[in-house]
Amino acid sequence: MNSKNKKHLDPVQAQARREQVLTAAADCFHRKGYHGAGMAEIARTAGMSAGHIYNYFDSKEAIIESIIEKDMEEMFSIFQEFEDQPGDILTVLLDGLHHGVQRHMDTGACVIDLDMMAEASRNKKVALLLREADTQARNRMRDLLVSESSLIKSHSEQELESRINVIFSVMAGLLLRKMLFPELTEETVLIALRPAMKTLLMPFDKN
Amino acid sequence: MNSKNKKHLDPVQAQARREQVLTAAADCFHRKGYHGAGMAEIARTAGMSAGHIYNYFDSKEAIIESIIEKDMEEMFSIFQEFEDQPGDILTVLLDGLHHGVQRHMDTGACVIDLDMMAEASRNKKVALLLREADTQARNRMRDLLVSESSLIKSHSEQELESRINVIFSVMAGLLLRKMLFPELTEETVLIALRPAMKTLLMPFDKN
Amino acid sequence: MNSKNKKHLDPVQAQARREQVLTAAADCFHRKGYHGAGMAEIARTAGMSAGHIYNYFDSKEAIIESIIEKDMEEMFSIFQEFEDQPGDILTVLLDGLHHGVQRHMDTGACVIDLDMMAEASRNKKVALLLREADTQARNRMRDLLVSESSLIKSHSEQELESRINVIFSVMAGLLLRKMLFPELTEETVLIALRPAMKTLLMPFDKN
Amino acid sequence: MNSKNKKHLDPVQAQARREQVLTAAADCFHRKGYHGAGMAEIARTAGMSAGHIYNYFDSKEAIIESIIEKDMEEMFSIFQEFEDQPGDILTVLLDGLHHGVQRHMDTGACVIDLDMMAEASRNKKVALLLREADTQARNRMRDLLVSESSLIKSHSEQELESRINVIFSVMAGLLLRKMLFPELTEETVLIALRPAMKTLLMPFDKN
DNA sequence: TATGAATGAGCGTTCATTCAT
DNA sequence: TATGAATGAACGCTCATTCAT
Repeated sequence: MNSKNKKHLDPVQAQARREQVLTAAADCFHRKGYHGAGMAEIARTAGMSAGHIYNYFDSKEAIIESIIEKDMEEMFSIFQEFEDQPGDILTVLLDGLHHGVQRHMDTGACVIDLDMMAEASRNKKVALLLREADTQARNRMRDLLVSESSLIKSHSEQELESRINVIFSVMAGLLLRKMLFPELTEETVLIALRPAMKTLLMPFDKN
Repeated sequence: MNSKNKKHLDPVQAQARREQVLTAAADCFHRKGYHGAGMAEIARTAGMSAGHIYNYFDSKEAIIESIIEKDMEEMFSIFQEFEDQPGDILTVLLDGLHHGVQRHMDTGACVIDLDMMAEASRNKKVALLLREADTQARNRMRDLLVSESSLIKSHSEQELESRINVIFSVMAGLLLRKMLFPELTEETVLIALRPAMKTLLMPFDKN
Repeated sequence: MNSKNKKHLDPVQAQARREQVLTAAADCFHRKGYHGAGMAEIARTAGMSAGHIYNYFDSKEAIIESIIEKDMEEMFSIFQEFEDQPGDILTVLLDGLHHGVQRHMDTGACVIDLDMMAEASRNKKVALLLREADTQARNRMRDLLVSESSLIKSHSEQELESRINVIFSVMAGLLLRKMLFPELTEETVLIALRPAMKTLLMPFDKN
Repeated sequence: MNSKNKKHLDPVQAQARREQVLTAAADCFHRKGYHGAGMAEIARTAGMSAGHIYNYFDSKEAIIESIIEKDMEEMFSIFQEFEDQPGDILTVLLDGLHHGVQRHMDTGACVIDLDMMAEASRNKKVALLLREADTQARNRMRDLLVSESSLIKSHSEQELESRINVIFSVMAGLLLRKMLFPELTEETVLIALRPAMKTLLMPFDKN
């Protein structure tokens, strides 16, 4: 039986405990990395015994999977916001750009970070989850880009794919830079990012 | 005493041994990642005993530090290429873009890969090395951008900083995407990357 | 304080609860062995919480001790059957042999199985219980062998002791063989066992 | 790679270490049972660190397998002795009976004991090994019983099978009795065992 | 009486590191 | 210089047992 579905007498408290663990784990993973953080430390951080964690998660792996899933949900809500905005996509996305930058440059909150990517290169399940999450995110983005109010909805599939990948690349890359240079500010980045993003959301020049 | 400075009877052979280890370790880290590769395997690959490695390196960590250090030295040659090209910088950089993309999307060749970045986020020495290398690379880039033949040489320092950071972000981000989606091709990426890069290398529109 | 003697408000219900646990535990031990069966599973089988079991038993070990204790009481009824039979002992025992074989080769029914014997070899209390039970069984057997209708009643104590031990050995040994070779049938065994048993119940030849 | 075949610089010393571990493990298993004995205790008993054991054995399971294999070899040599004896089988086996009894009643040496049988009921590999060992032993015994100098070589396969199983049962059963009653002596047992065994090695009476 | 949440010691195993030779 | 035998701390995980309610 999956621990996640294990019946607890008080589901509210159980959910709270789960969150405790996830928060603690995210914190530890961030500080020490997935391999560097031990269950003992996660337990200590979560304020419970190591053994008890296994009443809520089947394994350490299940914890990271949960973290990724949670992040996925969060990401969807961001796209939802974009979709709910009135006005043309270009404007909406450029206006919302600073949110995305904020998110990708908040090393604390963005837990699907380097370590998980690194883990993905070794752990098929984690890789699958990340790929799924990314694929869904790209689909959302594609929907936005081909929506009625988009300026580029008529272009080829391959070009669309390319735009999305480049957009995602630059955002993911920001995480790396922020990690290496914490002094880098959102404002600084936006100066050049906004024009570049505009280019990525508009028809390309012929020349 | 630091092993690196440990006195060896034959300094030439000692250096050769060190190289052996670094080459073997880089190979192993590539195939298995930093945590996945054991000292035993590195030793086997290097053709010496595990214990003997400790005559040349203080620890496994010292090895990865050395690898990164060595890699940094190589990196500058890339910018040299650009500098040697005739013509205006915009053209040169756009023409050379596919080389950069190639380099960042060749999972195999990019030794400073995920695991090392991840390691950097918690190893002071590695972080310092990467920051230094990155800073030097940014300086080279800055020199290119403000050179005689550049279209944007007259702009503000902060804007310049931003452009460079975004350029570096998107390139680094490509590595992450390629890792998660090996099926992503250089050609696909270039479709949107080229226009975006052009924007980043030209004066921005006023609006 | 010993849980067994712990005061319960309703001694009748307490006894019922104890039986519940013993039945459940015996079932679990059967299916999974002493080490293989966890308190959680026993509790689930008994229809109560794991913690509650400790209101009736001090430990898991105390449970197996109780099971064995209970089993011992049952065992005597077997010999009673023999004693109630008319006719000479040799005939009675040989006629009843297949019952004994059945019992020892029915892996399911024999609750005092391997795990418990194994447990006995390191648990003083269990060892004592098994020794007591075995001694009583041997005494019953001795009574049968020296009874009026026995053919060997006049022989030396040591010889009697030896006969009984060999008889008990072969019966116990059957359990081991059946465990390792479930395909072994009662009929096959009886072919050679009957003549051997006859020898053990009759005066020995001089040569 | 199987640890057993791992190359060690000094094979003599390596073999000695292996023996150390096997001896220590047999001792611990005997005192605490397979599950009760931890690697730490085995290591302490063997006079080496827990980790080092894994240079000689792949796992705890591999240790018990080795013990069983070693016991198998020992057993074969016993049969070999019987085969090498001149004279008719009945005499040889009866003369050698006390050796077998000794072996089965030496609780220390006979490590394929209760715990392994118990383990076999859960661990397929152990079960397979024990079954194999037993099958080979039975085949040896069968060869002896149908050999030229045997008194029963002409009897049916099923009867032969039965004889062997009963012989093996009584021997295995002795182990259980000795475990429960260490005061039981070989001499006492032999009084009744010898006639019974004689019966099992001769043609049965018609009645 | 009864629960199940919570504990913590212990499990088998790995591996960077040390050391006798 | 070079070996690989040996160490030991740490790992993820289990489970009998305790305890607040």
